[in-house]
Amino acid sequence: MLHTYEYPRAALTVDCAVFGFDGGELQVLLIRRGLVPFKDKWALPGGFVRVEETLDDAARRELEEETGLSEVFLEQLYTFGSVKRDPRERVVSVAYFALVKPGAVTAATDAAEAKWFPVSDLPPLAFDHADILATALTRLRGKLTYQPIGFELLPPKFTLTQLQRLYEAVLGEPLDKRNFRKKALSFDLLIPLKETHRDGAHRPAQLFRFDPVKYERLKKKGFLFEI
Amino acid sequence: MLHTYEYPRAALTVDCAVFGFDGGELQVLLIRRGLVPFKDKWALPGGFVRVEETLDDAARRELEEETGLSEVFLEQLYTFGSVKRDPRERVVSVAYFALVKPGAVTAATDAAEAKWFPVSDLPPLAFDHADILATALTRLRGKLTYQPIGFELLPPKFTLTQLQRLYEAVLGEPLDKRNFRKKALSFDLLIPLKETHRDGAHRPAQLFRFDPVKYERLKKKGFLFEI
DNA sequence: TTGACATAGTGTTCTTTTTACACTTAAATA
DNA sequence: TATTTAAGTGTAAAAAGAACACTATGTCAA
Repeated sequence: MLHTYEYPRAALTVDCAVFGFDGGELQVLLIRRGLVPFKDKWALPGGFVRVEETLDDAARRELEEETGLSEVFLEQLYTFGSVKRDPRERVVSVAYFALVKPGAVTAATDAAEAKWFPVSDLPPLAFDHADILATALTRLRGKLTYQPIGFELLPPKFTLTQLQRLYEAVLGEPLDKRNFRKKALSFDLLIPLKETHRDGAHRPAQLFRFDPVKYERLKKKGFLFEI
Repeated sequence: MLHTYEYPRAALTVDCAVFGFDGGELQVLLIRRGLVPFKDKWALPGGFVRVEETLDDAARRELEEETGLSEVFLEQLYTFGSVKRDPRERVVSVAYFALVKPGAVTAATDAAEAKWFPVSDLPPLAFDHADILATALTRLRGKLTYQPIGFELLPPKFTLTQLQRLYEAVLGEPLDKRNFRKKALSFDLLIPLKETHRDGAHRPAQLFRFDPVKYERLKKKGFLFEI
């Protein structure tokens, strides 16, 4: 069935910059395109917005269809509307940025043509997806210092060292251990568990989870994590 | 001429939340709609994105067409994509937020059906424009504390008291005069002029302009104006 | 001309936050 | 049981932020 309008219309898509953390480096989830244009090139997961779904719904749907991911932290990033960003026709893309926990990482990697890449070693990307990714990275770095979203990238139970490694990976600079721990605990957001994390020939680390109630409160009102 | 597509497409619009400052309260520029739906209701200036123009271009064009404003600070805000936000059909709107200097304010008010309203006393708005405006206000408050965009709302020459009034109006709280001035000057961004501003039966105030070079540098790297 | 008025302009002290920095603890393993 | 490795902990100095009150300089009216 065809659809007709008085004026030409842009096609509308969503694209998701999906970040994960493997304990060492920050990773981005890409899919290999099966169709032209940019066939066999790597791209951000995404696709066309249906006329009866919201933008957020479209982003979640495409993410699930293409990578198997669901229940992720998802937030609108920016809308990209250069006239020639798609060689076929005018396509405006609403970009999202997503954070996923390590559990989801391996599950998603099983999906057909989805693969994690470290942010420091990305392949050439289709369309203007390199721009989108750069915007997403900047946003992630900014957000990390004023909202406690870091936990979205960690497993439910984590050690302070893991949290610190994450901050170091995202911000790209080493942080002082004592100052980091002092600050992280000062938000009264981390609940120590009765468990420890054994990992190698050394003293085991205290495990923490974060307090979801205070987390929601802080996420709204903002905080300042500057170290 | 008609345009036909295989799948139904949303219409794409831009809407601009335009802020101004009259020395007292923060103002928003609205236009009265001449057409259904929401005929005679107040709305944000905006309109359809043409298929051969970027989103930024569309926002600037609509702003000029509907309010006479040009050369304003304009930045993409958020894209609103609820399915029923327009009663006629699916319309996705890329919202912008704009800051205009007082000079432009009076000029624009002359335009047919555009009018400034104080943010504390807004009329009912068409579509989801109240949501858009709320988002824009939150963004403006946030941005003001980490980017020196306040100057976009002031005339080229201004006094420190005017700057302080602006911050107080946007942030909604009184600020300490001495601390404010200390901080404002500490960024090394304000250049004192050889002129003063005479205004009533009291000591005239030193006029400043801001240093556009340092301004650009700070705008990119961010600063922290917390008082 | 002079005194009253109104806003401009200015410094210091105290408190809080941030930074820099090194040793002890606890488990694993050889 | 000695060695290895990362976990965990406190303090002092520096910087930033917050609180606070008086003097300066113009206008205007008596």
